[in-house]
Amino acid sequence: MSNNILNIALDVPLDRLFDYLSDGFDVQIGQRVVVDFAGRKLVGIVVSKSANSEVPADKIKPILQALEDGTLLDRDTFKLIKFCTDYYQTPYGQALISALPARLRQIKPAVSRKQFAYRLSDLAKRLTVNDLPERKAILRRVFSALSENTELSEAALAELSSGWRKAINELEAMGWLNKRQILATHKTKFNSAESVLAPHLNNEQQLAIDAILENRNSFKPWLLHGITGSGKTEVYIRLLQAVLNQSTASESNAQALVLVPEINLTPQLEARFRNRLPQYTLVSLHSNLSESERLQNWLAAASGSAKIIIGTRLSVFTPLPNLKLIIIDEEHDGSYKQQEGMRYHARDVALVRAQRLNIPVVLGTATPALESWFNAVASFNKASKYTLLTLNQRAVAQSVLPTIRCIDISKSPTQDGLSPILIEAMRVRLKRGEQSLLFINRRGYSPVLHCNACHWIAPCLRCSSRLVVHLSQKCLRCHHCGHEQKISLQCPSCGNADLHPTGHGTQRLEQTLNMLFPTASIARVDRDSTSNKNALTDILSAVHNGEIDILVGTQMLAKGHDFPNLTLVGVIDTDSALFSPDFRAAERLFSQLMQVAGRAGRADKVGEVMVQTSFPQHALFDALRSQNYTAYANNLLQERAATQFPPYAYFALIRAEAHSFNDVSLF
DNA sequence: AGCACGCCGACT
DNA sequence: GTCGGCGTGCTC
Repeated sequence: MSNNILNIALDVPLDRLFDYLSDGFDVQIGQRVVVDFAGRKLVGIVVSKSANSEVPADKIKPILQALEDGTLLDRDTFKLIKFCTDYYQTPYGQALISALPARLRQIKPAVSRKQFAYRLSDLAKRLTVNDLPERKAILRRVFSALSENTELSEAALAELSSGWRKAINELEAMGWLNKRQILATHKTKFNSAESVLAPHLNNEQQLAIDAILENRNSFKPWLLHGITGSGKTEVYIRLLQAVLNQSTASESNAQALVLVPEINLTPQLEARFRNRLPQYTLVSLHSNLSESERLQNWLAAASGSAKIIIGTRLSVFTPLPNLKLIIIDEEHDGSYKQQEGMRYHARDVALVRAQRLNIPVVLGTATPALESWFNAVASFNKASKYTLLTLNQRAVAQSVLPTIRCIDISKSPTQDGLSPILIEAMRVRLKRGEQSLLFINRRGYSPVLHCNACHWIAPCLRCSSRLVVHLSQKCLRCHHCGHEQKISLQCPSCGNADLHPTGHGTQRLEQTLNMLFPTASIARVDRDSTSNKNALTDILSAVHNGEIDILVGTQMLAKGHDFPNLTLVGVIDTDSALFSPDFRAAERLFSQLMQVAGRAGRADKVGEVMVQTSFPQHALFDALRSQNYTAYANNLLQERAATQFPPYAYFALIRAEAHSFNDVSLF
């Protein structure tokens, strides 16, 4: 026995591996083990084996237990995480363990629930459904489904009837079934009326697909810039189809990873992919799954049996033995950034992963992150790293772009944040039986102190930022330099005593609306009202069924939901984002507004978008009115170049955390 | 991060 | 005499 030293990764904040003796256990690389670590039992991953150790022999303990027998993590995953821990400066063991589903971080064998797939036995193939008793409807339904398909999984059977198991037991008892154990996967519950028919592709879509598929066997990042409704998802579907359907035997097991933002539209995408690509096992990995669902889906992905993996940022680390394509939907979305622990950006990790595997990676969005735009547009970046593909035509019907206008709220007084023009527009929709959506910026909760009379905004006296109102502590604070002062009672510029923090919560707005439109049915969508698992889905289906007249909500509503009867979108408070200390706030606001604008009038009705602002002449709104991302992005990039902000410079945030302020200030 | 070890003050 | 406060240091 030469390699009986195991180099083990543990969930401790120490950036090194720990050596243990295999002690007679037949342990594989990538396997989970249990060890004694300074008096406590921990789960570890065997990263490598060696013949000897630098640690004195008397300090090396034997492992206590080896869990499972199959290899869990592969060398590619080790290397990817190693790269990330170096790049993002975080302990290796912690990063590796936190990439596992929670069930695998615990000291017990991962129980993968046994599931079977059934097919008719030769005996049963001689029978027809008419040989079964007429009264037993479920039995007959299950039987005919089995005879129409070569094999059905438990999940597929469950869709036929809730009494499927009784029927299966009955058929099995007759000796009419053969079964085979399969890896269980879990489906997200979502019913979609989506067609299974492939729509006709327009020229731009076809060009994009052809370009990517021509380079399907090499690392190439593609920036797929497509306006709302231009059919990006259809491009994804065709790419998945082509890549998963490799003709050569060695590649017939190809897998594809689809990254999605951390919002509740995963089910829609999942349903759409399932309808169009039913022949490929699909699993999703997101926070709404239970721990056991997450484990099953992760195992199906890691074993190679799942072909399409839809997941949020953490899933970029899922071991995928045959990965051939990565798609990142809504590439610009902020939720790809992990903000604690290892502070990775899933888009960037995906690019590294694709590069190492020499496979294509597609970044899809209507409003690229400025960094991505910079990387794709040669005029900014001579050696452009990404290839730009543009979809300018709307693939969905002959729908017209909504009209976008700004309402200058510095000229007309508002009623609890609502301008008379917007209120009147909502009244008109109510009369016509159409729906309205009021969109609130989440950041509206950190408002600035603003004078409606003269446009004065409380500035920071120490730096060039704006002060943020903290009503709870009755003070103004600068999030940029830390400066703090009392709330002024009078406008120092014009003497107006009517100063207001601009920014209105969803609840307050809902109350105001109830007062203005007592007969309308109003629904609120924010983190509070959707904390229940199915709350959002329930509200959205109520909107679809026309039970809701006015919908009030935050970001959550910006994406992916198409309401054909929705013809008015009102945006309440944008101005705090225009003067945010965060240099990316304007960019984020623009892409959010572009997205909400896409919610208005998708079907045969022309939509109207009204944006309330005190600064209608701001360049952002010019670009928004013409729905011209390119112009705005180029504009912003010039600004970033002039001020030497990213992507023209690198920023590092240094943060010191401690229990007492003294320790921090010593830094 | 945990957790043991260790060295001083207030209790049955 | 012991219980327990949390400062220091180590973990294969």
